Amino acid sequence: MNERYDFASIESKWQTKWSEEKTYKVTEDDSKPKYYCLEMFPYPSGNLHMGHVRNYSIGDVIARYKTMHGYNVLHPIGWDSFGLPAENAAIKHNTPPAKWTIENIANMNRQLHSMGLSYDWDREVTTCMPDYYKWTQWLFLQFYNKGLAYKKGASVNWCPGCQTVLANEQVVEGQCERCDSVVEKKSLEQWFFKITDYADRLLKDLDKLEGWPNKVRIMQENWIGRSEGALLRFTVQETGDTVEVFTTRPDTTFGVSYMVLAPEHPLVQKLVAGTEYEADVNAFIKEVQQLSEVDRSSTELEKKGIYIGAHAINPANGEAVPILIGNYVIYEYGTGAVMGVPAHDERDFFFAKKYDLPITIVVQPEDKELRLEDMEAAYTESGIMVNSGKFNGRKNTDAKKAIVDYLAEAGNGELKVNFRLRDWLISRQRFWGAPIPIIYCDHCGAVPVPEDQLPVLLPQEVDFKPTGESPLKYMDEFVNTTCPICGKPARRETDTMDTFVCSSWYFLRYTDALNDKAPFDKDKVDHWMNVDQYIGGVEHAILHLLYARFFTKVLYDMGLVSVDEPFQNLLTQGMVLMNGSKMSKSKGNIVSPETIIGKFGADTARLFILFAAPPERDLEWNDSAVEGCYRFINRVWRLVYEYVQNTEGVVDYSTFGELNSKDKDMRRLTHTTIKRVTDDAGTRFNFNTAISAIMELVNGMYQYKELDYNKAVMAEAVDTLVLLLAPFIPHVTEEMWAELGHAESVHKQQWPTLDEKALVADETTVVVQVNGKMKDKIVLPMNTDNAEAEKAALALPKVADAVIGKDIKKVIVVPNKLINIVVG
RNA sequence: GCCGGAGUGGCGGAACUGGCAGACGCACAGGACUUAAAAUCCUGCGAAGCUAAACCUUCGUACCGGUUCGAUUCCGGUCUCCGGCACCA
Repeated sequence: MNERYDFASIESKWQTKWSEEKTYKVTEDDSKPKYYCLEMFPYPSGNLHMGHVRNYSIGDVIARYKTMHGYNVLHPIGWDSFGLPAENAAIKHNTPPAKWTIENIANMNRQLHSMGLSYDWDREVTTCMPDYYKWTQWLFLQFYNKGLAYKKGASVNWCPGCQTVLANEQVVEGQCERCDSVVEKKSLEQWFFKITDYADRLLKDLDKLEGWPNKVRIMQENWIGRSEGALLRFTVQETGDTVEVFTTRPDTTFGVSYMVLAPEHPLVQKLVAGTEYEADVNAFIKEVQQLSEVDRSSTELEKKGIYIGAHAINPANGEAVPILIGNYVIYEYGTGAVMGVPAHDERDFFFAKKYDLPITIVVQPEDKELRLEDMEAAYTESGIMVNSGKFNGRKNTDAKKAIVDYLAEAGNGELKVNFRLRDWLISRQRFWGAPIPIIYCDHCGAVPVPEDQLPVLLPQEVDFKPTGESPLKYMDEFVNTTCPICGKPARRETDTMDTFVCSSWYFLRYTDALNDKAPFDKDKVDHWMNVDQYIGGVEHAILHLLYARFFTKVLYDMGLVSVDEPFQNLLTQGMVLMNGSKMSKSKGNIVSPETIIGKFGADTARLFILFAAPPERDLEWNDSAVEGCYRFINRVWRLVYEYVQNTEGVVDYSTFGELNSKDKDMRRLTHTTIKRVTDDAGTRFNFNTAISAIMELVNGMYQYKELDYNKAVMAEAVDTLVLLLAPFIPHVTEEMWAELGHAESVHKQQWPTLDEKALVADETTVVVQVNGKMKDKIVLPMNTDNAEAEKAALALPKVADAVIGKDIKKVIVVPNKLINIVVG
């Protein structure tokens, strides 16, 4: 064994060996329980960053730990490789996106290998390759056949920076989540997935996800945004048209004193056309449309409205109320129309005051009486109904359903659950994505590409124009085709799919990555799913995790998979920070993983990133703490080196013979460490405390080796140390394990077994308190009875001093732990 | 506005079921080894007070209060920070 810890040669030696021998290849094996450990796959941007290092280090520890516990572990990796950066690079450097992407993958592949991760590389999945996107397109067709993929004209989010439409989920505070451009509204024909059909199940099944952070479940819950209420129908007095409104307060229907429509509401133009109001209304609409999305949806925006010259008849009491349009009513939410009940809604109250609209009280509090003339705000609490016809005198909360039933009799309303979730807009006007497999024929309309003609290949040779438009549109050889139905000339869809479509099923493909007959084999996918542990950044809490759940449910309904939730347990790792903010190029606070690995080795990098903070928390980069981890590995190396120098062959420690108290202490430390590391790393994922426990073991071993130590006890400690460290620092432990004389890889060993008997001590230190304040400690034999412990405690001089001249009221004894003497 | 989470030394963090607050590490200081440095090893390291020194005492987990023999931990309230949703009808 080399005296010096030469990480560079050790790491490259074992990486080569693991690759050549396919140490981490896995196949279905019914003799062992399966475990599917998955980290969110990377976008091949060019280089690994510290966030990747953290993500994959966490996953690798879990995978290796589970393997050592006898599980058959599926631990795959791949590339989320469609998307805009490749295209931007293509425009900037005039390189084909495929070339740029494949070079990046090659480089990052090398960087991942340099981390010593236990991936089964035979299952590598690359979403931009035809063998993958063929099946993405196939899945699109299944969605299409089920009516879950459809095209419609709609007002959509348009990012002028990326020159494409965006899904609702990709708009953050009115800006593009990618490039921060202010998102515009455009009316375009676009493809959608009908995720709203699954809104209820996506919400309800969050309850099943007990292994998810509560935070993520709540974020999804907020995003889906369920609200219970009623759909009510008002009739326009002047024309007889019906206007639907959604309300969560049907109990206040008798208090409606006006109605407000969104400016985009189709009825508006019909009602004002040719009237004296037309000009003013259109001027108002124009003013509203000039506002940006951000300003329009800001709570700061002054609420404005304008009367449009028509009235709506309240179905509850037959009263005609004025119809206005308002800048605060959103066409996309609910029905794009709201009923105004100023007495019982804050916003309506201020709006009514501003425009001098009537206010009717229909709910009276039980403890006081509301009077219109002294109301300064809406009354939104519960109470007794008044001015509400036959519902007078009832409690409003109880009458909600009754009043809807009453309106329903005349066909004027029904109970309704409304969701905030919108359908998922999946088409993108970009080149670098999976083409949507649809053909447009003048005779047959939109025709799906027959399955045997998949994949619809992306052209290789691309000429990017600086217009920002997808070059697909101008490639006649791509666009021009024949109709699969009638055989006449037809045109291909030139939009591609959102990359989130590709990443919504990759975890299923891993279970059968090389299948060229189907996206995956049913038996294989059923063998491995669910993902037992998923690990990734919290930034995917809504987008990716919601879409992947949606896909899984659709495929479950189609009978393609047998699980209806993909991810059993989720760990959301924190960010890697430098000087308090996320590492980023623009801030110039980047530490490159390659530099750190070059300087200290991958084992040090992994150890630091796992030791510095618990995984969910943000982690502050600290160069000297990295060196501290490097010193620790060296300290372990020297310990093992010295042991190997002084020991002949493999020492048997199946029996120990007579042990003195120092030997027993050493064994107790070895086994408490096994216990702590097993709990901390295995069940709580608190790798930081697991590592600190191992550090304590090393400190203890350094002391023990200076004594006249027992060879078997030391041998057990050394083996245990190397085994416990193996998931964290795989290269150096593999090297030391071999030097200790073991033939097989340390990563194929069983996790060390806890010897409960070794944990038992003869004596224990008991804390002695007086009135809850620690006064002294006393060493007592294990399981000393309470009376004797109490006697011994009172005999302590410090305790006697504190107690003297006072009444002992009672003594609390927690066996083997604590004695508290209560004095008055 | 609604909903979640967090606040502990100079720093990262620990204390898992209410029982020694500050494990482990970083930084810092002193010492040993060395011609010297690096590496390594040893010691100290929350604050204040007392002391020649040691001992010792008091305070201390954002703040105020409560429950308890005993509270970083449980309960009520306040403040600050972070995150999600939001003219959502």
